Amino acid sequence: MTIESSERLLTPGEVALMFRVDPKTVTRWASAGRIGSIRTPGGHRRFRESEVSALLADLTMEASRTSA
Amino acid sequence: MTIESSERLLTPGEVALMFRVDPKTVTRWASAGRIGSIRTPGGHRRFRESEVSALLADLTMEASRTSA
DNA sequence: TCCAATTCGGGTAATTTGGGCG
DNA sequence: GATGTCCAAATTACCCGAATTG
Repeated sequence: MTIESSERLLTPGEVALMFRVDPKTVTRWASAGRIGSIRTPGGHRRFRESEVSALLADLTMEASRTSA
Repeated sequence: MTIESSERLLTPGEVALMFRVDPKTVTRWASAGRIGSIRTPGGHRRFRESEVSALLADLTMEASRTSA
């Protein structure tokens, strides 16, 4: 194997754990276009780790700003 | 020339990394005819890099859905 | 030929999907 | 409008031993 995985992909369950929400909610975010998603040929969603992390960091930043 | 240098072949493990799935799943895609596969004399599957990339690109959309 | 890693096969859990409800 | 939960069906993940790969 000599493939360079330029972008890590996350499963709905993994993203759900990161945000502490139900996987169904992550699915809704994808359907609403709030998060870009890749579908496997079987129809399951995969999310870009960079995009998810950025969004998470964004929300975290807003939270601290609000609470401050 | 008879040998096409663009005829790069990928192993099930490499394709699995690209889609963030189990190599076994890639095998199922091949068996189901979702992806074209080539068999080695020993029975192992190989996938065309161009075909896999195209498939991945097709399923990668919906990242920028803002206007309708 | 030997060896480490991968990929066969099958079989069985776990996850994901989609719709509808509160 | 946004989440979480229930349901059935589909897809995917992990288990094994044996074979292929390089």
